[in-house]
Amino acid sequence: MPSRVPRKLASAPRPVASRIRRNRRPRGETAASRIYTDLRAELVSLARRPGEPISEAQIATAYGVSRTPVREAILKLSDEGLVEIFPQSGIFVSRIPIAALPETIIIRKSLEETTARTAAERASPSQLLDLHATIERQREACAAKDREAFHQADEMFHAGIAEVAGYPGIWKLILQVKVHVDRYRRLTLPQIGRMSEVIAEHGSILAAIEKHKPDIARAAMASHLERLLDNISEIQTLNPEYFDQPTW
Amino acid sequence: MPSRVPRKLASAPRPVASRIRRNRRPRGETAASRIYTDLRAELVSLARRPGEPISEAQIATAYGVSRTPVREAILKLSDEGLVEIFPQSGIFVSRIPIAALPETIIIRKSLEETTARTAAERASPSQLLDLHATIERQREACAAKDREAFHQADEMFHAGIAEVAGYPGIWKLILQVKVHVDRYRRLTLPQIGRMSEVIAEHGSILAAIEKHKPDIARAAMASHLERLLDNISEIQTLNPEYFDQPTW
DNA sequence: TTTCATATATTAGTATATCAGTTGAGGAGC
DNA sequence: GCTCCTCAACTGATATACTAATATATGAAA
Repeated sequence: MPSRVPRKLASAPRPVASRIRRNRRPRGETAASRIYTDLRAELVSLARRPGEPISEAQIATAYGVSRTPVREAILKLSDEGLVEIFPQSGIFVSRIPIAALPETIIIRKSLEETTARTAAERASPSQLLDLHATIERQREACAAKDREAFHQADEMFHAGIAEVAGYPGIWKLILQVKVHVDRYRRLTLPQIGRMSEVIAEHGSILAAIEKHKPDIARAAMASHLERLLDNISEIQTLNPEYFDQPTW
Repeated sequence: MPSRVPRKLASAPRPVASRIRRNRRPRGETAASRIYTDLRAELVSLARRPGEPISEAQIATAYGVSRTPVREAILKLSDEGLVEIFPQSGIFVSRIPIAALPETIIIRKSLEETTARTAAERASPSQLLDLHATIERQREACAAKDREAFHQADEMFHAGIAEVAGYPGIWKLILQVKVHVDRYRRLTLPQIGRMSEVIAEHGSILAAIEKHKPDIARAAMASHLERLLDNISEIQTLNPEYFDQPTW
């Protein structure tokens, strides 16, 4: 009983050096984290559609767990804006906030202008080869008309540039920010024709990085991402129930 | 009993139009949100010091609630990186990750270069007056040597520029990203001398915005925020237990 | 005194229970 | 048919209880 007080007093006023860097492991694979990962994938892939209700109890029984870890997962998804919680009413897959999409694309553009510019300053030959390989993989996916592989290679290219720049955290941030845009783009069946354009634009970016021309790389990345903005607001009445439209 | 099935089947395959925009209110002031807000303030203000343990049970009794809402708040803080959870061991105020600070400053710089540039394109006379007022408030705080008011006005200036640019979401994102830098800066007692420099730099930014010179505004903002980078890594051995240092 | 083993207390994660607010189907009245 | 009302069922938020894992205190052995 009295052991509690000394423990707290010993560490509260000033963490002792011995407390630094214990070999504690951060929380590993919990039921909550597993459910979170699964649910997030279902939401981003639109397997669960915008506006659709989500039942905590149903998921809990499906996973054979209680509602507690399910709730933890859903609360996290709520913070990300992927679901909306209405007290005593229900949890619903959030509709895509089209009005907010342009700003998130601009955020991404701002951040990737920086990674492209810095990558052009720092890229090593081996890193350049990796980026070339990624583009090549994208070409193959385009030839095979494999949308999924194309998209994966696309992400890898952008992540790779951030890596080369030495800013992997920037890519992680982008992943968080662009989630609604990803949902939107999955709705508008990506046109095959755009694929070769994307590859060409990636090629321009990489060429500038290879020549260590930061400003050109930045500009190439900027115009590449500006294409995203153009594609927004084309399909409006297509699936109106999926979008969070202003009250017209 | 049979009412459950029809309700689910009716909405699951396709959200019906009638379900759009009910007058449901999002979750309001819950016990969890109150505790989250309080705890976050304590963490950012360093009232709870890096490395210090946090007891769920203790907070629960302090607020007169159960562990559940406390846990919800702490999980959210864990996602933000303000606390670290070690299973079956304890929850601890996260140490300041100095190695990650430069990248977060660069993120902020990238984003605010955009807000400054766009603000210079769009600023209306009334908005310009607001920004001038904010700088004036900062001058008064400087004269009064009121650090807290100075810092508040500083935040308001940057938030105002994002607002003028039409990108309030960018400022919200910056608020999330810069939290560890804020903790760091609170540790290094902000030098009074720097205040007048900050005011001068803000003046340069605003002047460029006023003249609708996007590139100059962007550059002024960039150099303003680059000063943040200089101030890092000065105090290392000052309070080593507060920092998450590489294992030297 | 130091080292090692044991015991006890505390913890995060999860399970279960309770409560109050909301919804929507169905019925009464028109 | 239409409107309003009632009420049962479901929900999110919270409370309480349990479990396995970890750390610290204790004490024995060196």
